[in-house]
Amino acid sequence: MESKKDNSTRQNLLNAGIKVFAQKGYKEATVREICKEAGAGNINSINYYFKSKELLYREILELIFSEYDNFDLSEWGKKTPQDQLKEMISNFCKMLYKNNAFASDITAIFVNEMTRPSPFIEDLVDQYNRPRIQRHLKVFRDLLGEGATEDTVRDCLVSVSGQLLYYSFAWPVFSRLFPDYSPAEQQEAWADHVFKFSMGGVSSIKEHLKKQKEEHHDN
Amino acid sequence: MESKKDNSTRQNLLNAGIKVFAQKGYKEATVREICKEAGAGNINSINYYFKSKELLYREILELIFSEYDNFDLSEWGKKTPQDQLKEMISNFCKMLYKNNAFASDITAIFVNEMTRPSPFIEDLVDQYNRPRIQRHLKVFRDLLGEGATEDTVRDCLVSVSGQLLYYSFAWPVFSRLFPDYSPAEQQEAWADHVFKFSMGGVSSIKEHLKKQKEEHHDN
DNA sequence: AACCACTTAATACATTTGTATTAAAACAAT
DNA sequence: ATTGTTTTAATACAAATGTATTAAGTGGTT
Repeated sequence: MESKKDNSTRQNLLNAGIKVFAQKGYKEATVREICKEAGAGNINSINYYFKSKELLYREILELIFSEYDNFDLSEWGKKTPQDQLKEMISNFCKMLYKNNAFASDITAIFVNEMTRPSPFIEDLVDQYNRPRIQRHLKVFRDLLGEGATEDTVRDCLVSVSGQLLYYSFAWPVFSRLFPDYSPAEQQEAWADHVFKFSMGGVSSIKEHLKKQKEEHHDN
Repeated sequence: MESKKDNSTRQNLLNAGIKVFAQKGYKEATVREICKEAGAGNINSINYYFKSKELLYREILELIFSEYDNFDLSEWGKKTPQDQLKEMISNFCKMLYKNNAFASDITAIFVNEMTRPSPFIEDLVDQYNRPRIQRHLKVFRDLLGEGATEDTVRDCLVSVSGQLLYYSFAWPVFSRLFPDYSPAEQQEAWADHVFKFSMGGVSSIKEHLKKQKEEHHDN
């Protein structure tokens, strides 16, 4: 059946941990269930390989964060802000909706950490999210032009991020309200919609800024 | 100190439950902590007044859902779609950011139910969310005009809902990335931004629909 | 004052859960 | 084949938790 001595137990525990933590959350996921899911006969496997349940979870978090958005950014600087926005949205969708599911295990764990962060996440946010946010803010700064304050730049980023994240965390309820919606088929269409909608949104904000500036100029 | 015989213990337990369930989630919230928070000396109070921890939670859910969005809609039909959108956004903000906090206890419980719904929520969604969704869909149907498919209508609603919900569930991480952001002061500004952004977004989508239709007409 | 329903208090208990311990088994190296 | 190391298995155990039980207290009614 299964070839022994391939040191797969550890990997099985990681995979099982991702699955069970995603479904149940950290607290409700039990070591017994994870071990069973991993095919490990004894409940001590986690302590043997990871010292504790907590350290297993920590390792899973690091795994997820490090693999989450490793996209090729070598051409990033050569693109126009508009294309950067398009790619940002596209990558975000690919990232969040991996495995052709809006509510993949990895996304579920992410959402858990968003709403109720574990102590481990601070470093991970600093390491992974912060640089990405800076890169994304610059896109909107460029799109909006000179007149935009940092508050406006941030608001626009939030407007786009909110759209993209919606399905990730609202999926359990949304899917009940719209049972016919099939994420796998709609993924590119959704990215396309978000891009068009957001370009219009940014343009509108830009228009208001200009109008506001003119009024201010009239005084 | 506290006037006896005002039957406040039950109410205290409800309030304490909201607080602790919001902070810890259903599973991690313990009856002992809730009782302590409520000032009830004994840990049996919950079982005495609500039969079980689960039924206390159920009652809290019903309480929250029923009080959540009881806005005056008598003038709703007389408004233009644009004003309806503005009011929808405004109400949503008031609703989500009650108590001048993006992450109020009630919102936290909502987010919990969004991401990991309890068995109770199905009825509550049917009773409260579904009618509201229908009302909101109509706003975008009217804004987009004839050419829009139901998919497009739904996408636009999601685009707006996503923006509005963002802070509710991403707050723990967002606040670390933008520590200077103060929700209480920004609430109206944020609603204003979402309205402008969304009107631009809808216009953009409408434009694309028109262009698409013309191309199709040329064939 | 006496009775009664309602509330609060204190404790007990079965179950679950993470972890520790100890033994058995499998494997590698000499 | 023997020895030593790594892995798996099987229990043990203390802590936590929801609930049940039993007793004590409180307030109102007759």
